[in-house]
Amino acid sequence: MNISDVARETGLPPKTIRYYEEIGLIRPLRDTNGYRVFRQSDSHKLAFLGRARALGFSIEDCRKLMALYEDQDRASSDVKHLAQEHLTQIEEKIAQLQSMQATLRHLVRECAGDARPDCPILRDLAEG
Amino acid sequence: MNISDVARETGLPPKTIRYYEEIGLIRPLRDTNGYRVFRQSDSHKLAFLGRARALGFSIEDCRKLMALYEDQDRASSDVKHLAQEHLTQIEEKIAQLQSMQATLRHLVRECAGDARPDCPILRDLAEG
DNA sequence: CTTGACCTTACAGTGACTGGAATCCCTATC
DNA sequence: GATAGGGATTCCAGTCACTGTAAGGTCAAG
Repeated sequence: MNISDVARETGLPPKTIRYYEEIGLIRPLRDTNGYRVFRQSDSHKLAFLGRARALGFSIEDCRKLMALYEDQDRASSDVKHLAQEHLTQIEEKIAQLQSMQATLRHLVRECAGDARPDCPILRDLAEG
Repeated sequence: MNISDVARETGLPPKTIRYYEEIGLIRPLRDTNGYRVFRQSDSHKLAFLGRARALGFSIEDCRKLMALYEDQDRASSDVKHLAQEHLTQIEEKIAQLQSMQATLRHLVRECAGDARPDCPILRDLAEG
């Protein structure tokens, strides 16, 4: 498979696939012309990475998850621990965004949004 | 005021304050020794920026908000429009994170988290 | 006169790509 | 055989909003 084939298969852009090779997440073979040659196992790994990224795992977490995936002797506790930590971070991020959302919603509701200069949003930013 | 004074006043790190000058958000004066000299108005602007950033506005949005703040003839509709767009983006981000959260919660709950290698988290990542 | 706290600039690094330029390869057609 | 196209390659720069570090200048106290 060439890069565009595996890009179609995995839904990842060719640029991203090249980047993943550059940082050592995958190691596709090379044809005599220098083209990357992707085995089914490479495509499989890329799909794995794509799903992990879609769940918000960092690249370094993805690297660890891949290593665990390939380690037949892993303990599921290691995987769970990683996922739990990530989940906690997501929940913190949600809480933070919800706090912004609440403030913004309130301010937007208060603002007349007409041609006059008076604005509670700017007042809030100016005075805290 | 020197940079550390205004840093204390605004809660922004000196590094960030220098950066904000570099990108033209503030224009403090300079003493003969080259030190930045912050007027009360600079400190006020920085506090404004800090609050806008805390609400998640991008630097470019902050620049626009500052310009609107300083424009006596602004229309509050312009401010409201900016805030509304930002709010929408925050809500999209929250929805995206909540979707990740739901999946991760489910997977974490399913995973035994013991010494055995069997793991629904990895299975999900591998098979989709 | 030295110490130590403060200030300055300039440059590199972060995360995870993304865009663009220059060049090479392969296949098909004229 | 020349050429046109679509795809592949590498390398470099840019994104966003800082943050870290190094090398040096300034100031007040002792």
